[in-house]
Amino acid sequence: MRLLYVEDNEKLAQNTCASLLKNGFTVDVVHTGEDAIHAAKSFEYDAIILDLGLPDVDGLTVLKEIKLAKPEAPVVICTARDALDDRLKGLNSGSDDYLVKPFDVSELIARIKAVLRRPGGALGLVLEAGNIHFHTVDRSVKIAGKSAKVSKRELDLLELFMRRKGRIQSKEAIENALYGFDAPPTLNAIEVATHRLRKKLLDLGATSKIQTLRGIGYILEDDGQ
Amino acid sequence: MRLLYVEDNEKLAQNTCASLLKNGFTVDVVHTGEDAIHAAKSFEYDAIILDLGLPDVDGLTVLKEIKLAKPEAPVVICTARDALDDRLKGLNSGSDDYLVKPFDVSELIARIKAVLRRPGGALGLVLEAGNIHFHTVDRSVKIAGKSAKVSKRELDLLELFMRRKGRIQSKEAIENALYGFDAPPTLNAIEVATHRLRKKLLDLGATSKIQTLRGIGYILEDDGQ
DNA sequence: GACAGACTGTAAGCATTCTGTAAGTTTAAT
DNA sequence: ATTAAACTTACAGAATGCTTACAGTCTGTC
Repeated sequence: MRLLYVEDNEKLAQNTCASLLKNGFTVDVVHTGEDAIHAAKSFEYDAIILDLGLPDVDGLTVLKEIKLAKPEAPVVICTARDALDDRLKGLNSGSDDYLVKPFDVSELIARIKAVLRRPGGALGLVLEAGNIHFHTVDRSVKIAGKSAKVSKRELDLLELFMRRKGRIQSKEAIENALYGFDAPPTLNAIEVATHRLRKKLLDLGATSKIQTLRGIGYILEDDGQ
Repeated sequence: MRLLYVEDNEKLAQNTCASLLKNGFTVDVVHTGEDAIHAAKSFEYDAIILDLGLPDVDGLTVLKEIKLAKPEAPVVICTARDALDDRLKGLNSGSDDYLVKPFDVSELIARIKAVLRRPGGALGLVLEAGNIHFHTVDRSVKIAGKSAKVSKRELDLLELFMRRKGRIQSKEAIENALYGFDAPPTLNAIEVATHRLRKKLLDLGATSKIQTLRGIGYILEDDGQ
């Protein structure tokens, strides 16, 4: 996991960098906006940490240039509180998250990881049940290695089952999880939804099945057991 | 792909060299600064790996000479952490990347490849999906071996899809990636853009398709997947 | 400058896909 | 056998995406 760290304060840069390295990141540090832009254009980074208080160029200009060069790389901004303008707060500046100085390194690391986990990010969590794989990052599903086309409702339901694999879900619990408080459907809607999901799983050759426990609820059983 | 490897420690040189050879590089090894400068002047190298801890001449002087002789050859520096001075970190020394000793050979190889991939470098990064080839160096596209004329917006979109091939892209993510901070278009603009890109891909006989996941986003599927 | 041509976003209507409802059928437990 | 629960199917309204036409912008050329 390779990061670009843009920070003009050397002391701070060194300390933070050491922590990042310890946490398994590969880090390139640059101290000026110009170097930052150059580096962003030249290498592939999984995320970029940008301190806005740079000596040579305006921070937001650097941000813009970086986003132009690497639209997909998430950027975490660091800035002093009084420089925190509204565009930044709204995250309308093109950055993906921001951090107010002074901050704790653990906080920075948490933010980076969060950003990397976001849809399209480099870090991902994969739920598994038999030969069904659910990628939480982009919410894509693969069954027996082939990507499966699944509708939104089915996806929600599948995610629920996979997150609670091997545990019983009452229909009420499902209703609660899938539907807001405002739009309570008939319980039959859930029966229909599971029916559709089951059919899809079956058609695509999934080895894990959703079992019915009459009067109690449903359960997704892991392949083996 | 021919490399010049400057390293005075013979043991290390031999080991690293073996790995480089195994990875398909052609490698010339020299052990002194003088030999390095001589070699750099005499032959064409795609990249140069330079250990700064040389016995005869100061490493940065060697670097300077090499850059004078071959300004276009990318140089990757290896150095001990405590010798890592700031010029180096800022990549202002004329080197293109640096590596802190001790390093893993795989890391070195990754850096070399990255450096070679840079604009003007010997290696182009080519994204591939089915019979679609996207050359990141000049952002040109070939489909089924024939170069395709693609407009800027289509190019941006295609690059995004290819960089995240097989991953779902929500329209919001696409909007974020393609449009600046200032000009937020209707989401329909993205629908239209994908429509145009799809049509072009279809007309040109691309084997990879952009699939719609209703309510979720789009995904570029790899040909065979 | 002026013009032609390509490019891109907007808007509107059409087409498709989803999804909950309802009604009838099947299943399982007592 | 009876009954409650769950399954299945068809259907219609809703949501979403596709497509087309159009207009404004930009580009390069004469």
